[in-house]
Amino acid sequence: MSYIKKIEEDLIKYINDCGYEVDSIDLTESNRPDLGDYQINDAMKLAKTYHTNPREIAEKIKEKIEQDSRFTNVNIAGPGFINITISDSALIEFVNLLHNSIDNNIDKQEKKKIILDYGGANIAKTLHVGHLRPANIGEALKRLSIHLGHEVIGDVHFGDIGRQSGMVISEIKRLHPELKFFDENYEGEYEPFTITAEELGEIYPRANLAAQESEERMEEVRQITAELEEGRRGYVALWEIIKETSKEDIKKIYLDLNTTFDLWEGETDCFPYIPATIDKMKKTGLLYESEGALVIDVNNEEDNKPMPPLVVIKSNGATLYATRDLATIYSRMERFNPDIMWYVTDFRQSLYFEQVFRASKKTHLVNEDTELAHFGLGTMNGPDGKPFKTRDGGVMDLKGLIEEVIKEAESRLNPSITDEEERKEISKIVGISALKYADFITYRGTDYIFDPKKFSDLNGKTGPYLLYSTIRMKSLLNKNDTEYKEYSLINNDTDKDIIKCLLNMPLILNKAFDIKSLNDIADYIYKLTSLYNKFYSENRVLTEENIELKSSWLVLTDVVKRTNELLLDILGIKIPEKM
RNA sequence: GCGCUCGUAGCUCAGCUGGAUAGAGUGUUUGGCUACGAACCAAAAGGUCAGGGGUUCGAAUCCCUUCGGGCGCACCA
Repeated sequence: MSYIKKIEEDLIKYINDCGYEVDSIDLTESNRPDLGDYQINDAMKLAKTYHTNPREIAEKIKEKIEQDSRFTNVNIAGPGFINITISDSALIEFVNLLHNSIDNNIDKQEKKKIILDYGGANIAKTLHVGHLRPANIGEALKRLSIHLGHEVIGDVHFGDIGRQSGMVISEIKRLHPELKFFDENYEGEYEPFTITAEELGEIYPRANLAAQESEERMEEVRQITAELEEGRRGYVALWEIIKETSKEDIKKIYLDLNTTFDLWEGETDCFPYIPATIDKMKKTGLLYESEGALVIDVNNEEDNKPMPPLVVIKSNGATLYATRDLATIYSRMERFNPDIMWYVTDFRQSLYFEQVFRASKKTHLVNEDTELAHFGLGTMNGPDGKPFKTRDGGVMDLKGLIEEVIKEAESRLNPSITDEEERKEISKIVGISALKYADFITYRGTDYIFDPKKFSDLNGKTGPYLLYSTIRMKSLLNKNDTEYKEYSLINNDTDKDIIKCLLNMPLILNKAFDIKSLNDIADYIYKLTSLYNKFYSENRVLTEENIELKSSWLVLTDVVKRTNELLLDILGIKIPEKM
């Protein structure tokens, strides 16, 4: 158990000892640092339930707390705020605990098996800047959950079927009408055909534009899409080639972003499970025909908003998005039997997911207690404040953005790094850190304006700032030749602020996990790092003559460094050796 | 029409399960390298928390309302 958690539990005990029933405590960092490190706000709340004077309650609690040597200067202010200060000896004990193991600052949770769906890439289209969020946030959520003790299976869940496929095939048919893939009567082997990712990137936008402008072309696309799904030989063969090319390209970008998946599956991988899924759903008797389609009602009595029925099978007998998501849920239960399934996608899909989740529960595709949840992401808006289109050609693709920020990072690299390969590798890590951190710093659900300049910024509250500072800590420790085993001396307020900041880490991690957003962690690591940088500019560690002080400073540096390494790892941000 | 969501410093955003004096970065102005790595540190200026009303010891936070953005509402994904 973390040090702060232990403090919380003991404080709850003290309050209970005073005769007030509480099972949690409202302990927060003080808004009035002049009065204490933390404030306890419960006296005012208890006053309401017990109809007593809050200051009287606070007084009783204060007497209890004062007897604990970890706290000093316990005082009551205003209507009944209890302010407490952590004693120096407690802070020293805490630092040594961390020096022993950083894991002492993480509260493990009861282990759950979680399937996390956070890819959303489509085979037919190149990744654009809108794909950054689900990749970054999903990956970090996975890492955070694992650190907190859970088992997580990440699934990219490619879009690899549907109208987009027809679009691409129709365009290739125009570019290379001579190919045998388009000859319905051809029965031989298909000649090898290759297409680059770059070419592929231009094909979809062009086809889409043409189909928007011409109904004739759109009809052709529908036709091709239908024939592809029915298994027309030439189309399937061509589509397989496109899929492989595109998949490899997408994998490479995800890898650059330090985003990895345990399952590299697509929508088509659930096809074998569709009949069984529909069968199971039908057995509940809840599916019925409406306007030719097979649908299910998902509204509840207590709903105050309209919840339209969910179409499970189209009126022409074909499958659609929902069919494939339901079958995927079914297959995941069959194959992995998870406790939880989480989806990280644009929040505009939240109504849809609610429908799918209810349908899954009602038809027993999942267990009664299986947790299904969708965590919506805010929309990425253009400079005009409106969501930018993903279907016209004008959206900045992700690869371009990554290249731009890497170039910027390269230009700032230490000139003493001369090896070309090394420079390339480092600037990639630094550039990506800027992109990822800029993405984390805003709350998950907030709509935000995408500004390439902000995402490639390298100064101030950015990824590179964190990397630079952490490398500087490492560098200091590497140059040191004094042994440091114990933290024993708090020099001044800056040292103390760092320790108090470290103390709060478990609360930050738990909150991030609860709300499924990384912005608190991103903010916290900046706060810790900038406190350390202040310390760094105020003191000269390596030339300090007081050995006790010097080794205490070294321990503190080491503990902050390891905390940064841990938190950056959770965020999926790599740290180079130098930059 | 029904439902959801947002409006906080010049800009981009935190803070929202009610807590004391609303924060950060950036931009602007200014100071700090013969230095453990200056992608750094320090300081100043910058606010009617969209407007109005209510709830209470206490409201940026909860409720109502007006104005202004954005999103969703069965065979797209």
